[in-house]
Amino acid sequence: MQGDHASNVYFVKSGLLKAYYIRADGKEHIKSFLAEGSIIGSMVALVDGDPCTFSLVASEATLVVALPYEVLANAAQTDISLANALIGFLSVYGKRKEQREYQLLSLSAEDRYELMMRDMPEIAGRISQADLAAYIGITPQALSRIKRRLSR
Amino acid sequence: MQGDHASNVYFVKSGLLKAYYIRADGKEHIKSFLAEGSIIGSMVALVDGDPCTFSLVASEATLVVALPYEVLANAAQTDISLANALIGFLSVYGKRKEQREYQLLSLSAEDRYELMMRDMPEIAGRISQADLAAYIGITPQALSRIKRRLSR
DNA sequence: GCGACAAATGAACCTCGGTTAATTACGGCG
DNA sequence: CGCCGTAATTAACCGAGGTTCATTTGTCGC
Repeated sequence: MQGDHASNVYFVKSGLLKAYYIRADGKEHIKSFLAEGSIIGSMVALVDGDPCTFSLVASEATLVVALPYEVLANAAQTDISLANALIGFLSVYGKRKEQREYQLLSLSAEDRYELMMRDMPEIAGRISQADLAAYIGITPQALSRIKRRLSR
Repeated sequence: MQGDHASNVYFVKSGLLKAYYIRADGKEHIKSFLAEGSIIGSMVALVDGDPCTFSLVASEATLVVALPYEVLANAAQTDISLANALIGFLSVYGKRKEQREYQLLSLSAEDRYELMMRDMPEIAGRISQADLAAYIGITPQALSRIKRRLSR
């Protein structure tokens, strides 16, 4: 949960997680969806021990493996291959966030919707319109409007 | 430059860089400002060898040290302390991007302006309104309106 | 002090997405 | 089959920010 001093890294074995923020006004925005094979942990919480800025919830029955980041980080101090695996993970994470920043800064909601349907149709099909909208950064109503605009 | 297969990491010794995208329609959006002590490199370009998605330009006379990422990555394969330094850098990078994602998803332009003036006033004072607006994700006119709104 | 150019502001109009509220599918389930 | 709760759609209105263009304010060189 948002606010926790959680410090675990989670490996998603099966199912689907969503990572989301709750804003002061109660609105929910979705950071990302984590399907089978994904790894998730809060950089903010892990790096500085700050309270985590987002929450995780399962959208489907989900099996995860939790590993304290501390264990990982400590082991990486002495194990070179683990350290490099961690570098690989962090690089991919950085790349994903870099792309998302680009999308949020430069694309309209409509563009982001089309991109989502193109790049991750499998996940798009597994979630509700409301979640899809919250991921794109708009309301379900606005998403419905966009779908109508595109269909004709 | 955007589109390059650049693969350097840059250390900013002095001055100020801006990292920005040029969109298809010619608009410019600013990813980040890099002041003294910053490190910058494109995750996308570094990880997969994809063309870089943004450009770098100096806003002030700037001195940088460029290091091919490949050299860094290769050295990290055998040098545990370097690997851990890299892990530290990537973690901080991920954390910054995580925060930016949050801001772009959850805050209004006005909120983002106030946050910028609070969190990085030093940089805000060194750049033009146009660049400040491009960083926040709005036009200079909209920024001017926001400033007026806030001043009364 | 003055001209020239860029930066910043301002005004008028438009569009997209938010807000509120009503309406229409779409399942389970008795 | 009909009932009920949830998800999705639609409509009407509003406001923030974009667009275009004009005006003002700085700033620099002379």
